[in-house]
Amino acid sequence: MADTKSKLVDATLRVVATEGLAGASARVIAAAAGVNQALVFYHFGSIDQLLTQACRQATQARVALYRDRFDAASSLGELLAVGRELHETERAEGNVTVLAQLLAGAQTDPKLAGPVAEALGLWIAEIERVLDRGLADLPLADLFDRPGLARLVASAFIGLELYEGVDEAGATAAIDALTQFAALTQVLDDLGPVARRALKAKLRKATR
Amino acid sequence: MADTKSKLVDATLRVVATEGLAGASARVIAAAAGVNQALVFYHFGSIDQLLTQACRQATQARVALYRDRFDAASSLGELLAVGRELHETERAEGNVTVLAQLLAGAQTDPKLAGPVAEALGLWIAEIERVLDRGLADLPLADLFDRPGLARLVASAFIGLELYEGVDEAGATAAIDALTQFAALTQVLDDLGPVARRALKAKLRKATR
DNA sequence: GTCTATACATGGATAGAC
DNA sequence: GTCTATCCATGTATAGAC
Repeated sequence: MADTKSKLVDATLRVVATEGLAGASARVIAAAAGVNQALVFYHFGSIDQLLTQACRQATQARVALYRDRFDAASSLGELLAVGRELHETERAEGNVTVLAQLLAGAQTDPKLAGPVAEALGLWIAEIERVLDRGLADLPLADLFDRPGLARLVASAFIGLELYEGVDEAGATAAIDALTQFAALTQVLDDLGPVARRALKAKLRKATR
Repeated sequence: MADTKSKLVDATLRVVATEGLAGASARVIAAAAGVNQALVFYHFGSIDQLLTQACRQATQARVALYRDRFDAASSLGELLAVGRELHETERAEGNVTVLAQLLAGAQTDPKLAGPVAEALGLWIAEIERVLDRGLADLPLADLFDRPGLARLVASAFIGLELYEGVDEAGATAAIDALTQFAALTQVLDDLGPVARRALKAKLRKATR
């Protein structure tokens, strides 16, 4: 598995994470991989394709690595706990950083847009599964559109990752605030059946 | 006000919004401004300084433009409504897009990090003011750390803006889910004093 | 598959005439 | 303040030897 192609993919992830998309040139990546610059084009055709391939592979690997923990989470609170853990690991490993960089690049590069949306979709699918299990018996269940909420969580996650890059203390405060939502849903979950029904009725009324 | 410096600043915002940070070279910007390329360096010293200057100016202008509407909002629900409006306007005008691009670039460029954090801080300050007014009398008041929540909202906003660039339908669903939070806070706000006290006690218990 | 060498475009930045 | 001209680094990509 330490052949040239995978060396290039690994190097790409390292370079994008540390130097950003702007610093991810064929020469820099090849140097980081310890291989010849021309091999980028021989094996991948273009930088774009190397970037998207690396992004796809890395995301698949990370999602698979976290699948167990996602499966173990069965409430919004536990989902947020997994998110916190994922956030710290990814900060060190730098894989969500790669996704964020490519997402920014994809805004103006149609060649990146599709693959990046796909990679994001892998994360979103995991989040959606957790929400489907965890929210089903909450009074909020039919208030929230699960697909939308999953996309919101994923977007916020990316935004937080980027914000942390320019204000670490601020991002920590933001994540703490996010975690406080968990307490709220836990409380709503612990309501007795009467209070629960009353809240549910009020919610129904408020949303139309 | 249509002198060379402001022509360059305006062109910079246009170019970053449409071509991304990667496409924002001195030559491209100067061409968009209709001025000579060498004037970028004469007036601003470097591209970085032009970028940060343009970002600062644009953000100040946009925040000032929205100050009235932020002031009019006095609940999380109304804040979200302003956010929706801001989101649609900014998509067309492209000023939050500029902030997102620079934020991504700032991850690996220390020269951008400070100014971008500052610009984001302007938005965060506005959000914080709304939260201070709107959350004060909610049962959630002392559950949420306002500075943290403001930063969370700002980060999520940036993340959504980026996500919309690769999946417009998905982003719309995410924003709808976000708006549903407004209904929840409204309901909590409408609770009677008894239910309110009970919920508050439960929350207090759950967070320690 | 891998290397060297190279073509060719674009980038930041400066010198010096006007 | 503005222009032309230019230096030099870096970028993508390819041709052709090994």
